[in-house]
Amino acid sequence: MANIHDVARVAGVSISTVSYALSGKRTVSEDARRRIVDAVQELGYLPNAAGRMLAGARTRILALSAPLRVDTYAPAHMAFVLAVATAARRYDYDILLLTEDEATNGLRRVTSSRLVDGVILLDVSMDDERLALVRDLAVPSVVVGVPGEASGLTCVDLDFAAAARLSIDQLVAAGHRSIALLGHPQAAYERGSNFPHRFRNAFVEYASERGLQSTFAMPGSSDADVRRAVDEVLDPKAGVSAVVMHCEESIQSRALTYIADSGRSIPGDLSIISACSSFDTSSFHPALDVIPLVAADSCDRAVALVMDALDGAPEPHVELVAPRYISRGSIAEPTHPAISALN
Amino acid sequence: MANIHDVARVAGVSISTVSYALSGKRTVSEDARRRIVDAVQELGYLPNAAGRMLAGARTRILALSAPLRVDTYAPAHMAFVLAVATAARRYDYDILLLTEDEATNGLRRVTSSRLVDGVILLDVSMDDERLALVRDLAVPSVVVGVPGEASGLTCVDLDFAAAARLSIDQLVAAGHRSIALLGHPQAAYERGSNFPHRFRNAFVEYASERGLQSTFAMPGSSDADVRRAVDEVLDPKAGVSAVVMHCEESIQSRALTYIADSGRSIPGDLSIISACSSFDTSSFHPALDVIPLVAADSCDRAVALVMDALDGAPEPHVELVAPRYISRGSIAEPTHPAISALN
DNA sequence: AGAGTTTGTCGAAGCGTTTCGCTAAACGTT
DNA sequence: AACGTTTAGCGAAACGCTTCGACAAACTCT
Repeated sequence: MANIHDVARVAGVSISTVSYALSGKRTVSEDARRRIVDAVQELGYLPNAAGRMLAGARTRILALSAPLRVDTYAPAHMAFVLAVATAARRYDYDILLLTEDEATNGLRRVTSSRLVDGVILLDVSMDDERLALVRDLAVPSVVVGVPGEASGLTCVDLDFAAAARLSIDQLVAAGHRSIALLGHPQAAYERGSNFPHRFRNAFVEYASERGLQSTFAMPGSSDADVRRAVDEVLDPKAGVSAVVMHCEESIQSRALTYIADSGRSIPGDLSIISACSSFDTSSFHPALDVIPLVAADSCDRAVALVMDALDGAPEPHVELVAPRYISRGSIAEPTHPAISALN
Repeated sequence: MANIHDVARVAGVSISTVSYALSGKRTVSEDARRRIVDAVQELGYLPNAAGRMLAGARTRILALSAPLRVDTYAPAHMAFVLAVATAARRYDYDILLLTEDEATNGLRRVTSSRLVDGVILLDVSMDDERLALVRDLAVPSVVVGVPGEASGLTCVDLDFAAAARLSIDQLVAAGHRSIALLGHPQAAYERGSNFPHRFRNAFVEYASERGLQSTFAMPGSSDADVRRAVDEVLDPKAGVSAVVMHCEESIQSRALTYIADSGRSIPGDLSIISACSSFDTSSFHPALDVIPLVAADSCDRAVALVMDALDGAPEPHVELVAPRYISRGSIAEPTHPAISALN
């Protein structure tokens, strides 16, 4: 394997000139530069990673802490891992994947041994064991998601509260006065991440602020559970004319099937919005209006923030990504104005 | 951050003694060893990764090439990534995750720059662009899965053909004479990996070898498609009394629901085996007999083979993991001996 | 007691880069 | 012509570790 000395010899210059020619950190005559580039080409030279790490201060590697919990929803998780890797490559960075149960140890190891320049944390729960460590880590770190206590951390996430308000605004604009939220299973609210809370709380609050009737249900994940939750939410007495679904794909899919089976048409009889969904809602029948949860949005920012922190140390802060609304025709004016809406 | 010089100073020895004490490659007096260990503890010393890489020949990093295709089944994919990472950690190795579209470039980059000691390839298709590169790579590489042409490669995979035969043996032992295979969607056979072929071909061949009647269907993934395929396979004229399912979770789940809805009991009216499934079939209703596809089995071996190759260069070869059968009561004797079975 | 062996330790070279400081040549100014 | 300035290039140090060879000191033999 060719090294920088070989390149220097072939090009007839010193190794420092090679280094400067390749990094561009000092000017090199056009003539020398060409000979160096040719030599690199000819020898198939690629700088030795360890040498660079040791001499330069950078390793060009980012640690990605992505522990797998029992209740991890694989497709979404994978989308985020992929998005981080893709974003990192744009800065010529590679990703070291940490999945160990004891994520803390892995983080300590790779940061203390200076294997990585920075750290990105995925899938943080409300009180994550990794956070204490990350708060006083020597290297920059960014959390994708917002934990219960975010002080001293840099976090990036979709603005779930704004997404809740956006979904309500859309329904209000269409004339709905009584709406429902079909949320995650109860377990998701009790432990795990806090985005279910952020969405639900903003939903309930903003609905009342805008003078709407709102109901909320947490379905289990079995088919029967989902049906029960849909029935609960669509109880005729409440006169609900629109449902916002903030839950996993399988639940949304089951709910849609049940709603179709029970003879209600969308958006004729019922308007539906799929909120903060990381999966493709355009292949549902019918396709659903959606406020997408785009992994790349958060992950691009997270990687960018680590890069910023590598030169200059910005203050820890929370950065929320604005939600956007994609219309696919699953909401319409309510046809049967509900009784409650007349109050 | 403390380095080896600091440790040497605190312990009152030279840096080479520290190195030998920590690596154990030369004997060090018990007295010195204790002082060194204490110093390491006190300073929180962890060897600098770049220094080790440069001096030693090892980087202690493995590249994991896990490109995401459109049709990748996320849960299984994630299980394999996790299994490789976990296996690598047992050898004190970390995983560099390569997901780029052009996986070849990533592999070339990390191997030529000596960032990684070895490579593991996941999810190889029949004619994978990565294989050509991997065949003459400077570092050891192991493929999880078996591509169309495996010469010059080291591959590890579940023995799908043996799994097909094992499922047939189980059914024959229970008295079945006419069986069906519910396979993957047609697209999976036309492109992508070749394990669907290996399973199907062995199934058909071995069924005829044992004198059985066998049918085969490739359902689409929609609910209607699955029902159609189940109907096709359970056509009364064929008298099928047992079904082996070698397909994704969603298809198996849909098939089970449909079979239950159409009033057939398992295993009373129909015996079922779930073959080479990476998901949990014990939470199905009813729980299914399964020949599990255990990610850890293949990945442990794959990592072990890379480690072996790092000292001494073993011949490229294909290593198949023997399938095992887990009984959960979803097969029984056929109650209504089929007409075709009397032929 | 002297020769040979083992044990514990150390200094120094080397891994492949980056980067600092220096120099010499070429250039522009007065 | 004498002076600064820029440009292009080089040598050497530094990064933090591993490992080779050397060498005393402590043992083991006869």
